[in-house]
Amino acid sequence: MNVEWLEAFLITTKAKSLTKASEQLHMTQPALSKQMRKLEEDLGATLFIRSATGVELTEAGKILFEEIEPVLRKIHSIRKDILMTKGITGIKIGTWPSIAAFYLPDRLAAAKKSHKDREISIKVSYSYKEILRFLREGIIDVALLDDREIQHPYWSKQLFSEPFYLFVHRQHPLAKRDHIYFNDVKDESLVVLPPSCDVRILLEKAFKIHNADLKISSEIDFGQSIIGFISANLGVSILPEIFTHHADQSRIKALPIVDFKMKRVISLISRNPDMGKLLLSLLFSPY
Amino acid sequence: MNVEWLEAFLITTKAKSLTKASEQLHMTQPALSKQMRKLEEDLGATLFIRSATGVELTEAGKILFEEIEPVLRKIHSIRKDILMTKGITGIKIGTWPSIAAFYLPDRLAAAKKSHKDREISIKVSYSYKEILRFLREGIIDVALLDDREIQHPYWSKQLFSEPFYLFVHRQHPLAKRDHIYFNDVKDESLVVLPPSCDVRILLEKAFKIHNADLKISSEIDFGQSIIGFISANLGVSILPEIFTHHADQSRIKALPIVDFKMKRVISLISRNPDMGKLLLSLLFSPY
DNA sequence: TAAGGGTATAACAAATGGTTATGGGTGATC
DNA sequence: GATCACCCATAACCATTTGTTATACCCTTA
Repeated sequence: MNVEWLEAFLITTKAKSLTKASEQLHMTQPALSKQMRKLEEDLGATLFIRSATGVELTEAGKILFEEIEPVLRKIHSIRKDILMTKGITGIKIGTWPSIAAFYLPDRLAAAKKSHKDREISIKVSYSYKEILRFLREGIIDVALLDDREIQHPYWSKQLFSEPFYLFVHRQHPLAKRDHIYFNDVKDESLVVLPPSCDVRILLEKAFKIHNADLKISSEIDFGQSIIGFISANLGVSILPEIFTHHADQSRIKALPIVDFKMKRVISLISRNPDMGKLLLSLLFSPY
Repeated sequence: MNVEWLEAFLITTKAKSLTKASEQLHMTQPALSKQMRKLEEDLGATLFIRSATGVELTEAGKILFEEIEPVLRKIHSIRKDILMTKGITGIKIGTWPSIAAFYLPDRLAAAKKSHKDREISIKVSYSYKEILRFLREGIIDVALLDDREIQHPYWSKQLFSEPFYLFVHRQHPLAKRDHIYFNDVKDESLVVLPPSCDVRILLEKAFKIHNADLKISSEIDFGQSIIGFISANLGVSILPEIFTHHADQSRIKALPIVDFKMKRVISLISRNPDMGKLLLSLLFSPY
């Protein structure tokens, strides 16, 4: 029996769907389907009732669901304790501004509670290349970025992926809608981040895929300011989901673009695999 | 991370040796070596200090050793609870006399404590073929025997393997030794079990491998009587280890035959895999 | 110095775990 | 009531993993 199967089982049960769970787990639906069959085979019992609308638990599945979470939690804490013996301290993280400003602080706050001792510092840069150089030169120990298109020799693990939204002021005509299609925005002029920025690069790639031209109304240095720009009704923008959590809901609306398949993927990249695993444990584990 | 790796880690730690543990686990030493490396890689820490005399735990290994057993116990109990939902009752076991007399009673007693409800009955026969026929015809649900040389379509899992010993009366000349070699006994006349019996068959095979002739002094129907025979100083015999636990230590001595490689292997064979797994859980699990 | 017990490594076969492509239900929508 | 969107299963395929046997090398001991 594989511990990953059990983790996947928990996710699947909560999502009530193999397809949705497989996205959360960064794998395809058939792969997850196979894993759950393996788990059922291993336990000698059917865990899910599968239907065209999703999956629900059998009696056996309910037993597993109720009992397994503390087990996984315990395994996780053992993992952490073992990594702690390595005496790793003073981890230096390099990442993009949006991650540093919107994502890391909460994680750090949660981890600090249990591990005051271990100081973590953050170095911020817009550009891939610079962050990777920092990593290579030992200025940082780990990087958080989208490394799908980058060749590198380091240990790496996907953390999450986020869809893009159209950010508009509440008074903008599109703000009445609750979702939009790419056609609704492809001819709008957008406020964008600098050319070296990951979000900008992904946006340009997405427009190319959709055979559209990215029209730029203004270019702004940092994510936080772009939000200020939109909330002053000076333009609209397409940004990753994380920006929604830090935008003023009363003035800004974020609209899902249903047929916009491009996602931003954030991975943890570490020169030293042990340090990567420790950080994963301390900051990014769901347990 | 694989749950089997963790179980193997426990066994290895207790055995202080990959080689010895690999025997207990019914696998080869390189296979176990690989598993332990995988576990170390997964955890990001070295667990064992390997030397020419065996293995011992590192600090990280000690943490794992101290913490993991209850986790495995819990997983095991969940497994059992899940199998119990299938409402399997009245399991009928078929096996050889020695297993039925010396091995099963203890196991059943231990299991009965927690599971009074589930009655288990036992059918005994000397011969493979008859036991397999019982299985085929549904007279029994599971069989306990050595199925290494048998082709069958059923679910099967090795339970244990036992070496053979020379059983002699305390007054026998060899009783002064604490171990012997095959050469010391190959010309002795032995008391043996009937020709259809598994122990007899293995014994004949072993003598053939060692290029010796099996000389028979008498043939006796059942294991328990053979022990009585020896304790009356009426002969010597070669029998599997389990007979030592039920022989009168003050009158009988069991001598390891160091260069006698033949072993008796007992597997659990079940028509219905779920029932096999349940029985494994209830009766034969180390947890 | 040779033997015996211990682990590691190489080479290979079988099983596993992932991918894409595709098919068949089911429920919502026009 | 046809069609679309969504969900799960399966097939075919490839890469990785996990087992096997054979062998090497190290250390302890006789």
